[in-house]
Amino acid sequence: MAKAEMGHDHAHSYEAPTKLTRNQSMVFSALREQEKPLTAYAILDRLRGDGLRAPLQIYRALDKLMEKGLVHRLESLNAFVACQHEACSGHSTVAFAICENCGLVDEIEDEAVNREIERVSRERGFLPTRATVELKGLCAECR
Amino acid sequence: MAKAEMGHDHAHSYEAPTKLTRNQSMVFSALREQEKPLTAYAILDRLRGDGLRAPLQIYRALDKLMEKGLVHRLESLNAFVACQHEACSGHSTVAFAICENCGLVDEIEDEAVNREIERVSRERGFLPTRATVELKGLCAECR
DNA sequence: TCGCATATGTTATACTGTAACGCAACCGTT
DNA sequence: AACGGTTGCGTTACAGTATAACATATGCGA
Ligand SMILES: [Zn+2]
Ligand SMILES: [Zn+2]
Ligand SMILES: [Zn+2]
Ligand SMILES: [Zn+2]
Repeated sequence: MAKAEMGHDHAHSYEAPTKLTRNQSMVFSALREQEKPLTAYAILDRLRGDGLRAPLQIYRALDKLMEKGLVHRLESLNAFVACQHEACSGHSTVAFAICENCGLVDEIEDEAVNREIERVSRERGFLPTRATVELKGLCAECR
Repeated sequence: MAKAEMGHDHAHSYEAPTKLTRNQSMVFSALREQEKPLTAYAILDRLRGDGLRAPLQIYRALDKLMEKGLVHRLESLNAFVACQHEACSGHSTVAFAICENCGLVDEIEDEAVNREIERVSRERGFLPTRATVELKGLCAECR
């Protein structure tokens, strides 16, 4: 039962982040119901009952959701999480604190971290387009 | 050949970076001959002529080399690079600036970046054990 | 020497991600 | 309504990354 916005036919105010397609909604819902990250195949397993059968259906939905800033990929886990902000299309960079005990992920946007990354890049003549910052350790609950 | 080095220190001085085994030496050499990162399978291809046949031989060597701080894994590329410092067993955290045009990787140790990562973790009650920081963009040559 | 830990070699398999194809739904134009 | 472009969908097959399990070998210390 995909819960993500069923109806909504009528024209809306702004650039309503373009409605999600059926597959995209299902994948997004699967990720939001879970606070922990899921691999593409884990998502697939949860959605087999809803008609999704092939990995590509998941990966295509994830690609679009990432474009829209609704989902992030955790490179160090080969997994995906729903964005914890409103939707980070804009965000310069976010960091993820990943608990190795309980799997909880905290999405962090921090100005000073981003500033230092910019500075160190500039000092080396490097022109960054995106950054991956992932911290492993113990969350406040588990430490 | 490839006996890796000789030398028996009767007196266990410190933990002299423990000699590399034959496979570890070959994998490490393959990585050092290349300034760009290599995937495990790319390393394997280069070492087939030297008797290595199976992925596991590569992965096992890489695991040990990473333990010793001689090699780093780039999570965002599923690839590996030789450490550009003396050997970062100790390093708190290093960042990698990865050129998307030429593939060059610059290994960066920066005190301020590390300090801000520590701070933001502390502020959230997160106890970090290791960090992955990978920047994608254009190197000084390619920009 | 025995015994243990570590390293190796090999096969098979699991996990992660794409290429390529054809069809369907959508949308703005005519 | 018919056209034509774009995007999404479904499927098969495959490529790329990583590990499990098991057997053998090798080094080193008690
Ligand atoms: Zn976000
Ligand atoms: Zn936790
Ligand atoms: Zn290093
Ligand atoms: Zn470059």
